[in-house]
Amino acid sequence: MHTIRDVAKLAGVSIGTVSNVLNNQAKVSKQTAERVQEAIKQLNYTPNSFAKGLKSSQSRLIGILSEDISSFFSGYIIDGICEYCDTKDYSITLCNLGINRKAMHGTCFFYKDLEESDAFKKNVASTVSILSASQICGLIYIGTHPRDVTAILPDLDVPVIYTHAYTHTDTYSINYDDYQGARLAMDYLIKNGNSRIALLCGPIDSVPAHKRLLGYQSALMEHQIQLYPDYIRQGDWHYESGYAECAKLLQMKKPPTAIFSMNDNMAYGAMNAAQDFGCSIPGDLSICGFDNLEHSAYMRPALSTIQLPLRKMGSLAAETLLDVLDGNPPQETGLLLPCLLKERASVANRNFA
Amino acid sequence: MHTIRDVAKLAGVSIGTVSNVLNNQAKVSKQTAERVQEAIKQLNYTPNSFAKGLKSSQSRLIGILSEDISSFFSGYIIDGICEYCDTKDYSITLCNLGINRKAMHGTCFFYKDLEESDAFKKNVASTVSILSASQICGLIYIGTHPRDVTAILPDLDVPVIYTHAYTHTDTYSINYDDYQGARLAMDYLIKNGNSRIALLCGPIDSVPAHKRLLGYQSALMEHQIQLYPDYIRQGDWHYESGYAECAKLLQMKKPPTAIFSMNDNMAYGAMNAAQDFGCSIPGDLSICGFDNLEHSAYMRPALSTIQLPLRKMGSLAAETLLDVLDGNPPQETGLLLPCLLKERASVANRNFA
DNA sequence: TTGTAGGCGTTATCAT
DNA sequence: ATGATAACGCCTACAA
Repeated sequence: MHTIRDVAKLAGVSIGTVSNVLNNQAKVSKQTAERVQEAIKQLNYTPNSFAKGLKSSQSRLIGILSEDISSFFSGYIIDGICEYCDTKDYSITLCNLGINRKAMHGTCFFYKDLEESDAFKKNVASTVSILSASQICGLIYIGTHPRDVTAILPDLDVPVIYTHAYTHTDTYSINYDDYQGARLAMDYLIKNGNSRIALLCGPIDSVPAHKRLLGYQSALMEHQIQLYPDYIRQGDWHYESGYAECAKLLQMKKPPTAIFSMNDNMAYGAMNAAQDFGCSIPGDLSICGFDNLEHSAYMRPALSTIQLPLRKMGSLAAETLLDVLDGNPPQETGLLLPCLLKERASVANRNFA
Repeated sequence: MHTIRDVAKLAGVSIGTVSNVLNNQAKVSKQTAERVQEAIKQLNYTPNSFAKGLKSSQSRLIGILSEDISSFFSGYIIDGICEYCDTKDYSITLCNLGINRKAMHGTCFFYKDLEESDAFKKNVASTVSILSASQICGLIYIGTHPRDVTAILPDLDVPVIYTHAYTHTDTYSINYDDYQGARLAMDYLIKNGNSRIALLCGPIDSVPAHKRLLGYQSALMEHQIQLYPDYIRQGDWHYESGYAECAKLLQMKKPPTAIFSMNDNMAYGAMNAAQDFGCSIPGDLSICGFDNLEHSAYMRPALSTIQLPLRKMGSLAAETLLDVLDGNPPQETGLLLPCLLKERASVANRNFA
């Protein structure tokens, strides 16, 4: 590896001059600059980022702490972060908590036990200390599933942006708008002539489930549709619960004509239950999901669902962080991005039936 | 941020002693060590990695260059890398080429056009220079899809390990064993009483498709089953081609009793085609896929398929890299990890039919 | 316009 | 066992 000194010697100038062409190219003559550039190229010289960072105490490095990088959501969010950081010449360092690997092999969306375990706390602490030892100038925390992660992180002396995760303190967080997404799904179902709409709910004590439930209720209310409590079925985000709850729904005296499932996994379960009960989709029953997993387009019928702005969440998290770093902290701390409706084939128009 | 000097002052010792406590704890008395530890804790001191790196010219930082972090495969591989690096106190810095984002929005598995474009080359070059400017001591390249990526990377002065990607030069690469995986699927299908086995093939000029085809052929040969060329259908890895080719298969005079699909996506297409043609799975037709995408367990019927050792590939890539760095380069350069058979419901036993 | 010197926080080599 | 000091490669004044 060559140093700035080697370049200076080869170009026949002093190191100060080399440094000047490298940075503020103003006060150096064109000819010397060219000679220096030539030498740089010849030696294939790249500045040593340690020395640079040590001197400037500016790393242009942002840390990502992902609860689980193998989750569907993380990849897109990180892609968005990278996309933005590329344009601003920042790099990324990644740490992965591997929650799903460590918790019950990915079968659990609730991490309370895990979070309270000593092993987990130690893991977070050591991960954070790795991150801060590498002189990151900011951190983006990516949750596996939007939930309250207040106090999961120790105090850091760099700004933190949460995405796909909430805190109840006054920190920056970027999420999609659960309420708006739920409204999108419900309005769509109602517009297509459904009034008996069941809800496949996530655990009611989870923040996103709660917000989506609000969307469900307000949509009904606004369209003056009565709410049947029995139509609200509580699942646990998993396929199996979607199957089981849909089965119960279909056996009711007055089964619903449509189901809004709070995630695609449960919607898959519901679709299979419908099939097993001889109920055709969307003829007898319309279903709308939430998440737009990759597979949803290939379901039979293709699943109408709500698409999440994951990549945008990532790039906005990065943008927010860099704005904070630049001393232009945005006003809004809890940003909610709109979801998109993906209309496919699992919802029929019953208006003329 | 505190420095080693602050700690020394607080503990009433010299910086050399603090450094000794931090590193080779041997030649320092227990009492002073304790005092120093105390001071470290009190100041919440963490060593500055720039200064450390500058001095030692050892970053303990490995770079990951992922072709597309939002792909299903990348997440698991990176998880594996992190898992191993955690145990060895190495950190990770991540760069993402975002191939799918930049290419045709994720709809294309063939990147030749993209790879040959100037924009892409510039992108790779700048990404690599970012990575090497951050003083990584090694690089792991993660492909989106196993293929030959020789010469995609410029010359680097650190070792590179390829995973989920091949080169035809003498570099380290970690992949799963396409041949063995295909044999696993075929032996399973044959063991269950099938002799008329069709193949949903990927593009024949792709390395994994070629190897899996070899597995198909050798399995037939070993069991003295005649190969019908018409049973070998070429798709393009996508759902739609699986659907189309399966439809053709079902319309043949002598349709197959089983299909081995070279990936799950095409298998999904085949399953839906079978359904549309009134052909029941696995009663009339058995299907075995390849990849074990998350959704495959939820298909109706649940798809039997080949599971990829992605996480293991990641951890082994990291292990290999660190071994090379430690001066213990493994003999084997092209490592192939075995796949696993996931037996589910899409394959029936026809032996007693 | 160009060169020189001091210091960023560590570690390692000497003395003590 | 502990302390002083000289690098590591770069940047930034300031001097020439």
